[in-house]
Amino acid sequence: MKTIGDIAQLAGVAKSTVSRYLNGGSISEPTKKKIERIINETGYMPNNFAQSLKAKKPNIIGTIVPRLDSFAASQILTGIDKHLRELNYQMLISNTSQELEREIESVYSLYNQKVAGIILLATQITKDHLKAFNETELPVVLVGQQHDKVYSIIHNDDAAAYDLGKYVLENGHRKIAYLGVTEKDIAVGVRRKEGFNRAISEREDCEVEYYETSFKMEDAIKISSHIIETFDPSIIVCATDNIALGALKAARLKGLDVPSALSITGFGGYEITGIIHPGLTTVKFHYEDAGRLAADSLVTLLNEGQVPLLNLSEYQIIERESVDKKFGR
Amino acid sequence: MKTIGDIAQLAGVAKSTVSRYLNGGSISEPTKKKIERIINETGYMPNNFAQSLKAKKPNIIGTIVPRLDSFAASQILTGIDKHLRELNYQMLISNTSQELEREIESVYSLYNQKVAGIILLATQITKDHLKAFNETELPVVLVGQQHDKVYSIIHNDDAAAYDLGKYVLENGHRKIAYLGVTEKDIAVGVRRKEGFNRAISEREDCEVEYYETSFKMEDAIKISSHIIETFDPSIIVCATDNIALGALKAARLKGLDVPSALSITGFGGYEITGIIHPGLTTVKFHYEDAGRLAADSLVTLLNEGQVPLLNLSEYQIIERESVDKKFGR
DNA sequence: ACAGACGGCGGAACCGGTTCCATTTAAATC
DNA sequence: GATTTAAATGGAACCGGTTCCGCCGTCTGT
Repeated sequence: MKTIGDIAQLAGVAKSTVSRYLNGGSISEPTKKKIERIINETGYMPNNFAQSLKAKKPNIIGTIVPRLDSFAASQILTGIDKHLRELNYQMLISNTSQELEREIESVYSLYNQKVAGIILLATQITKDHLKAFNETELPVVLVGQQHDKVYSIIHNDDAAAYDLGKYVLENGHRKIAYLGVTEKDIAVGVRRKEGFNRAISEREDCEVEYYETSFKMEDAIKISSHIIETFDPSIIVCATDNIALGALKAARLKGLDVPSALSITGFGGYEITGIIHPGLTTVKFHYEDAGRLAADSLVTLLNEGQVPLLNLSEYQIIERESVDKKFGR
Repeated sequence: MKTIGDIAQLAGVAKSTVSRYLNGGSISEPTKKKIERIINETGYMPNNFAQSLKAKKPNIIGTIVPRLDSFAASQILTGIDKHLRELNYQMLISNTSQELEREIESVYSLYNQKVAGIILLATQITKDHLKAFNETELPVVLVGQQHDKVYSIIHNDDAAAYDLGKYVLENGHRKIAYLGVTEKDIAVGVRRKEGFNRAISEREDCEVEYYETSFKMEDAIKISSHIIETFDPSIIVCATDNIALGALKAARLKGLDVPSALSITGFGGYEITGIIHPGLTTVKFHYEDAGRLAADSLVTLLNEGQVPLLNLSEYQIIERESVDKKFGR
């Protein structure tokens, strides 16, 4: 591949002139034309490493993701990637397979790769995380979790869960099972539960039981079956769409019709929830936008711009068929 | 941040000596100790750009992927990433949003990032692809598509489709709609269709119609509705699980029971196909293994090992409820 | 007509490493 | 003790860009 020197030689100018052409300095029209022609002919591309060496401004952004095979993660990644590309950055993905220590490792390893900054699709933020951020002095943007010391983009879990809770109540449900996840996950495990609970607390006449499961569909199926057997609610409110899908399966295995015998709701807005039957009533988060926002925030940070510590990404309740309207009858 | 020169100065040696210490040349015990101490004290880390500028041994593997938000892609990526990590490589993902030119761009851009090699989750291979591979002289491994000049890992589409065809016939289906995709996609568009057709050709008494759609569920819904109205087959064989999901939806919209009124099969083995009702009979490809294999092949290639030009990844037919057993009755 | 200003350009230093080559130093051989 | 030989180290070139500096020529103002 050609270097800037080759181009300069072919154009009969100094390499500084070519560099100036590339970066927009003052150049006469004929020289500009000449260089332009040569560059087009040769398909020259500047060597990124040489550029970054002097400029000290790496253009790679590291993204740490707990898993690649999740709808939410891939949507967020897509958003990050698209926007980063527009801003002339590259995305380096590091997958941690949901192992927390690997997140820390990854921070250091990305630091080593000389990334300009890090976007972390976080699950929890520990002291070790903060230590890594401090030691590497890398700008960090969190997605999906909030921390008062780190820039964060979060889905508005609390408000969404509150709205969903209201919706459930409005439709006449009074015996409710909430199927959540570990409280270690602040956003999904705590915020959603709390938001939902806030809505419920505004009424006196309803009975709620809280359960906990993992993010896996299989586990959700088991626990849902158990809930149906022992508590027999009129609705199961699930903390994620995958869990809701599991609950749906459990209902079917038990021979319960959804929504007439049992209602179910999810969280996430995965495409599949609109395809299955019955369509799942869920909260749609704008994951791709969140990713976009994260990319934008990080780049702004890199250019010493101002960014709010916390950014909320939008949501909307998608009403489909999985919730029985007891008052509509 | 300290440079190698600073370290050299602090240790009272030349920077070449420090470089040698770092990369394992011959160094006396006392100097080694001295440098080691300084490096530990300062927490020195070599500048990756400067290294890659002159050097030779990048440890980043570029992966080009048409989209991140697909089950297959994320599984393959997971496989690649896991294995690469074991081999001490990093994965740099480049997303092309299904734009073909971007694949070419990405090859050059990855070359520019000085990746050691490229894994391409291919859709089609054009002359421009080959040109880019040649010009950059980067080792390339294809996943999902085959080419006689490039190392490839393919899912055994042909055999899988053949087996599935046999299965469909064995269950008594004789009026069959095959819902495929563009033939530009050799693996999914051509191989699957051909394999299926081979099975069908072994019988004289069946009626088959071939249709084409995109990879999107919405499109599949529309076309499936059309197929039902105009052709009214006993089964729709779909080239991907997403298409099958669309067909399922169409059947439901038309009020057709699956499988008694209409059978449906897919390709892929997405987890969701086992959760929905009725469970989708499909062909499960071992995507993660394929990714693993791709990573392994590329690294072997980098170390000048021998790798077969073509590797087949495994599959299995998953029998669920979406196919009516006409002979079982 | 001449001094000063300015646009366009080439030369060279520099970024932070690696590596080749020459030289010093120490160890080994006779 | 002198000579051979290998190990250890320093010096300098180099990778491919960017950027500072200064020279040259033309244009402008008086």
